[in-house]
Parts: sequence; C-alpha cells; structure tokens
Amino acid sequence: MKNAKRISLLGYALLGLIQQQPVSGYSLRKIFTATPMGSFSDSPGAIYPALARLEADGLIQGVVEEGAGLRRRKIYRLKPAGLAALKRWYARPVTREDVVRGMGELMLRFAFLGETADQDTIRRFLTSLRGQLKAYLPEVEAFAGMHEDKMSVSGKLALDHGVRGYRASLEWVEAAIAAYDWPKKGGIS
Amino acid sequence: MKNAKRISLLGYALLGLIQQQPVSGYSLRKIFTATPMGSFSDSPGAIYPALARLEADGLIQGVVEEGAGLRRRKIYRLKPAGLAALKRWYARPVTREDVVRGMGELMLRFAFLGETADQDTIRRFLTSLRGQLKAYLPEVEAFAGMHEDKMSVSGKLALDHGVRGYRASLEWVEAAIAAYDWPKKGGIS
DNA sequence: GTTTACATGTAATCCGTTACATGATTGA
DNA sequence: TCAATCATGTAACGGATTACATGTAAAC
Repeated sequence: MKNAKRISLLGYALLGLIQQQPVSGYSLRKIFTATPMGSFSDSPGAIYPALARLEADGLIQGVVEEGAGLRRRKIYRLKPAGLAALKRWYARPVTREDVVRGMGELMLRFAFLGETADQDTIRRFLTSLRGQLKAYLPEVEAFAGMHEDKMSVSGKLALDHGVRGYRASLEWVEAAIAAYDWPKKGGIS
Repeated sequence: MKNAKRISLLGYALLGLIQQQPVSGYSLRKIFTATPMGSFSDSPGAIYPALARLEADGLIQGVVEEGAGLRRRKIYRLKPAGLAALKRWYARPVTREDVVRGMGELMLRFAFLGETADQDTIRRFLTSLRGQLKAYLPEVEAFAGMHEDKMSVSGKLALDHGVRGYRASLEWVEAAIAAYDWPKKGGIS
C-alpha cells in the first residue's frame, strides 16, 4: 500500500482495462493478443508481476473466484486509489515530449479517458494535443527542409512518413473535437 | 567480442548513426535531443553503456581523439561485424508483429537502410511492409466494426486514429515504391 | 570569475523478456 | 488418453531510467 509510486505504461493499460470491467490476468493477456492493443506483451512474466505491483500499491484488488469445479481465476477490481491514479493520468496536459515519443501512449490514454473523465478533461486533452501537434509538425517539416540535401532517399522517405503521420494525427484531433461539438466558451452571447 | 548477441533498438539506432559517419557519444546524445529521433532517450545512462556493449561485442570501435588541448572525445567507428549486423537487420522481412508494435521501429530501419543496402533489399522491405499493412488494416477495421456498439466514444475515436495511421502508412509505402520506380520483374516483355 | 556547454562515465533501481514450471479442464 | 486450452505464477537476465559524479573549455 505504498503511495505515489510510479506506474508504467503497462500498469496504466491494465488499470484502464480493469476500470472497464473486473477481469482476470488471463483475460487481460488475451486482450493483448487478440485486439489492437497488441503493442503490449501478452507474456505472463509481464502481466502477473505488473498486476501484483498494482495490488501491492492498493490500486486494484484481486479476488479468487469462488465456486465449485471451476478453474481458479483471480478477478481484479479497481480500488478508489486506482481510479484516482487513472484520473490524474487523464488530466495530465499533453506535452511536447508526449508527442515526440509517439501517439501510441496518448491514444491509450484517450481511449480509456472516455470511461470516467468529464467533458472538461476530454476537451483539455484534445485541445492541448492539437496545440502540441500544431507546434511540432512545422518543426519536423523545417528539419526535413533543412537537411534534405544531406539525407539519403530512404532517410527522406522515412521522415516523410513521420510528417504524414503527424498530419493525419492533426486531422484526427480536429475531427475528434468536432465530434464532441462542445458549446463555445466565453458566454452565451 | 562475443558473437550473435541480441542488439536492442537503441543499439541499432546507434549502429545506424555511426554507420553514416564516425561520431562521439556526446554527438549521438545531441542527435536524440535535437532531431526527430527524439523518441530515444538522450540520457548518458542509456547511451554510454549501450556504446560500451556494442564495442565489447566487436561491432564498433571507439578511439579517443588525439591532439593537444582538446576535450577528450571518444569517436566511434563501425567495424565489419557491425556493418554485417546492420545488414542482417535490414534484410529481415517485415512481420505482422513489426506492424502491430508500431511503425517507429520499421521507419528507423528504413531510414538507415538506404545507406548501404542494395536495391533488392529495399524493394523487399517495402513490398513486405505493404503486404503486412494490406493484411493488418482490414483486421483493425473489422475489429472496429465488430465492437463499435460496446465502445465509448473516445474508444472508437482512438481506434479510428489507429486506422487513419495505418491508412497513411499504406499510402506512404505505395508512394515510396513508386519513388524508386524499379523495373518490373519477370522479363523484358 | 562564474555560468554555460562540452564530454564521459557509474550505481541503484525498476521492469520487461525469456524461459521454465505447475496443474485443472475440455475436446478429439 | 492425449493434446489443447485455461490459468497462474517464478527466476534469471538484460537494459533503460534516474540520479549522481567529475572535469574541461568557452563565453559573458
């Protein structure tokens, strides 16, 4: 029950899934093999220790399923401290570093965030992501322009892949903001 | 000088950069802070031990710059075994797992691959990537269609981000193949 | 003459990978 | 009955993060 311990990305992925509904470690492993969450390892050596850590930190609680001739399954449920940790994660503003490290982590956060976060948190996530993308995209484009002459064809193409990706993310975030269609801030006119 | 040791992604990134031109550890760190390769950590605790491992494995060689009043800089050069390791990396066919784990690793490989790989290796990389994307994209789309009803708005949007990303990658790979404009295989007509 | 940038390292810790280990239940 | 799937773990290892440590050269 130590508090304020760091939580790994896998930890957040597990917390987010457990938040959706109580699950066993084995079910979580299957989610990582069978769904687009496949970027996480489905190996028992990753998941079971991670669950044990989250439990030791008081974020989740595992209860062995009672019942007669059943295979023993330990079902994990989210505890209040776990929900609080998730909410702190959701509320983090999107930083430049988040964008540089890749969209994957941010999309994991956003996917779960819809479950319990209020509209304000969602809006802040999307607008701060939009801001960072709008700032970072021209940076990469400028880098490409500046180093064009010194780069191999494949180097230029790889950079172009990055630019296309960030452009697609920017289009996505605009579409996402539009999808929620919040009333404008600043008074009823 | 142990042989056949596993090389981490950071290891390949360092090998690829050293292949382009001999560099010091400090220069490599700056590359990770100042260029779109920022997804790698620029911390000395990551880079110097990684360089030491590559050197111990006989893949690179570091030589302390001679010369009078200079700050001591250790310049690393690629050894034949290092080039061979890179070439084996370049020649790996793109797998489904590569695509699931994310484009980042694949694009790192492709960016460096242009330096020394022959046209055949480049073509095989791009066509196998195209094949995997063409197979994986409809999989994700099908998953989205199947689970649409059980997902939150943000969950659906996050999945949509993934779909858009893979679509952008597919468009990119088609453009990349077109950019090289290889003569068709199978005879001169 | 003091801050900033250059330059290289080490030590503790954490955690993911890989491989091993165990046992129950279901279906062929 | 034998293989496959369900289900949970452990142990050794490797490598990245974080923080600490040290010293030189340039710039202000």
